[in-house]
Amino acid sequence: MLFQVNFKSGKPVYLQIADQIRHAAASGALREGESLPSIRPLAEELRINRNTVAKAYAELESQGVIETVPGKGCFLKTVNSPFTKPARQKLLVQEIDQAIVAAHHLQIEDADFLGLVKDRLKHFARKVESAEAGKHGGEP
Amino acid sequence: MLFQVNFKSGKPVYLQIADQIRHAAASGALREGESLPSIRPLAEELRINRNTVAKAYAELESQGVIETVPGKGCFLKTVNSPFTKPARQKLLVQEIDQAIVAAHHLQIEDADFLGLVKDRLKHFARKVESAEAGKHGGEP
Amino acid sequence: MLFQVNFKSGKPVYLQIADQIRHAAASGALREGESLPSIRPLAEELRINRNTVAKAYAELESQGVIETVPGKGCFLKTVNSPFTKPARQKLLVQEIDQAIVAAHHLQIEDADFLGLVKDRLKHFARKVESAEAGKHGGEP
Amino acid sequence: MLFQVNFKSGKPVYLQIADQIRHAAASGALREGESLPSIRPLAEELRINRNTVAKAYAELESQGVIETVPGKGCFLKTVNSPFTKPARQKLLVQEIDQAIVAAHHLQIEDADFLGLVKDRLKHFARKVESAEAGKHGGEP
DNA sequence: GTGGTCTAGACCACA
DNA sequence: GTGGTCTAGACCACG
Repeated sequence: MLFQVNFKSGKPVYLQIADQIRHAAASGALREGESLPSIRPLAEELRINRNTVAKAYAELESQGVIETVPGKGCFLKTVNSPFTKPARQKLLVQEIDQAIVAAHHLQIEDADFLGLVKDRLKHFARKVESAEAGKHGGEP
Repeated sequence: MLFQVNFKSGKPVYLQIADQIRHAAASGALREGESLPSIRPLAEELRINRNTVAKAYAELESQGVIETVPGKGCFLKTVNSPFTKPARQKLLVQEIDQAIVAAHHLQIEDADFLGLVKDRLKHFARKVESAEAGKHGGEP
Repeated sequence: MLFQVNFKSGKPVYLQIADQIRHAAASGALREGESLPSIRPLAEELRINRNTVAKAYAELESQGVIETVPGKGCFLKTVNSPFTKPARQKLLVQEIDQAIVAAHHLQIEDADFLGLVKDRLKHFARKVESAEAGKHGGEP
Repeated sequence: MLFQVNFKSGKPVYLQIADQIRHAAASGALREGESLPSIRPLAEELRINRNTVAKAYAELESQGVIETVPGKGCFLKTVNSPFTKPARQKLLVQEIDQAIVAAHHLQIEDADFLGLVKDRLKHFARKVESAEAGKHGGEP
């Protein structure tokens, strides 16, 4: 896992970390049941306070993404959203709208936008695939 | 101009607005000398406090992006360092990736995701269309 | 309202404040709907950080004792516990047990203990009564 | 000795235990030279970590209240500054008031409250009685 | 060693 | 002016 925080973005550091972990989970870089970096070492590596990392992990735990065991560590849970499908779609629409609005502001045509979306979906699919291959080939 | 704020992103609302205007200016969606939405209506549309919009405009004015003429409104001053097309795509890819990661954690398949994206594109196209109609027929 | 915190007691300061407010509400010193001291002035008076007072108030709000209105202030709610009677008795038993254990350790006989309890109940009843009298006599 | 810890009080558990032993020593419930409960059984009874009990004993030893004889156990060293009866009552009144305030917020009437107190006194009396019986008959 | 809590300072949103 | 959030340092409970 490689992490990177941007102090000038205005986005809270703890959310940047949480997003990167979500990203790693979605791209297969982090697999179900695998343990996350411990709070203290990660904080030192990123030159931030322990509590900031702890808050990122707390956020993820409250959302059911990870599980934390005091005295043991934090682990990626198997994804299993507690929401109904319509509720999940509604949440996703917010994210999609944000991207579409950005596209308008950046003067990118709908067709180009759709092309980019498809590109990125393929990009993620390839990453997950290669992570799976690494899993089967690397652990025995 | 289409605006959108996300209260859960952790990024201060006034910065979200300022960024959207900066992006629009740097990609040509807003032209030099063009007028920005007035503070009060924009605040009402976005359901936020007028002071927050005013703060976004103050931020942009202090950076020389816009000019405020008391009693007249706010106008785009200079189109500063327009983004190249690759630069704009890179910014957009960040937003798209965020939506894709969210889709993974919400357990929404790629096909469903693409369907939602197309739906929302149509939704916004209609919105822009009716705004244009209102502009030509109703406001002069 | 008079507040007092003890830094050497080992008990978190924010809990000391919350307890004192609960105490004031139970003894009639603070009446339903009445506003609590604002966070910042109270923090200055007690020479502690704003957040410590804010946490005490947050604790009370989460327990339904007070109501906080951003930008306006914090107000005492009408007591109306959300728990069932058996659940409330169970919670109270914990407090009672703590007092009884202390009595054992302090070598105070059961009879003396019961006498003290009755004394304190009367003491509170008198305080509530005089607060009520002040309410009817002092506001018109 | 009867022990009780309250995880929600905010007061560190090791201090709660140390205080209870100090109170018992200062009021005569524990006599000079008498042995304290062993660390491991006490930790099991209270469902806490052995280190936490050890820390309470270490605190008391550093203050000269008890003496630890490795392999033998812990013993009360000196009865330090015994409390007068009024002082003991004052300490107890704090605990009783806390229970009364809780009763108010839990909307439990004075009569019900007194009933609960009598119930709990009987409960503890039975507990102490059976402990005494066990001591004489089962432990030597 | 692990994660969790309490106190604090600085900044944000809002009336 | 009001309350709320993010980051941080020090201490606690536990394996």
